[in-house]
Amino acid sequence: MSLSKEEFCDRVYEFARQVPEGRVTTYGAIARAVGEPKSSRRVGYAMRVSDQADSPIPAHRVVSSSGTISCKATRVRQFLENEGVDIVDDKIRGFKKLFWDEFEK
DNA sequence: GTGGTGACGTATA
DNA sequence: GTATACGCCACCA
Repeated sequence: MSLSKEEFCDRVYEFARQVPEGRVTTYGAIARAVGEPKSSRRVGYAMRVSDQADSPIPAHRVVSSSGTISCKATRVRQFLENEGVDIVDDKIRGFKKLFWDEFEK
């Protein structure tokens, strides 16, 4: 591994902040964006600790690769619906359309 | 030091 | 489309 925890979290947060309203991205996409496609789990950890970050992180716009929400305990669904994202059974409808990756920025 | 756990992903059937 | 298996890495008891 080449990135330290600090570097990793910093890049993850930076990427997450770039996600526009009404759009979503995946942990895997972020993991690849930071150069650690195998460390998708660390992305999830970074999102979990995003509450401690200095700047607010729209972690609710980050979901699993299939568009399913894992962290429903934090009212992520409510946030996404408020931004105009259709959620059905904790899954994003038209997720593929709303998907936002590093090449679309 | 070791093992279990988790805001995960990909591969396979 | 779902179910199962395996890998991956950081955190915590």
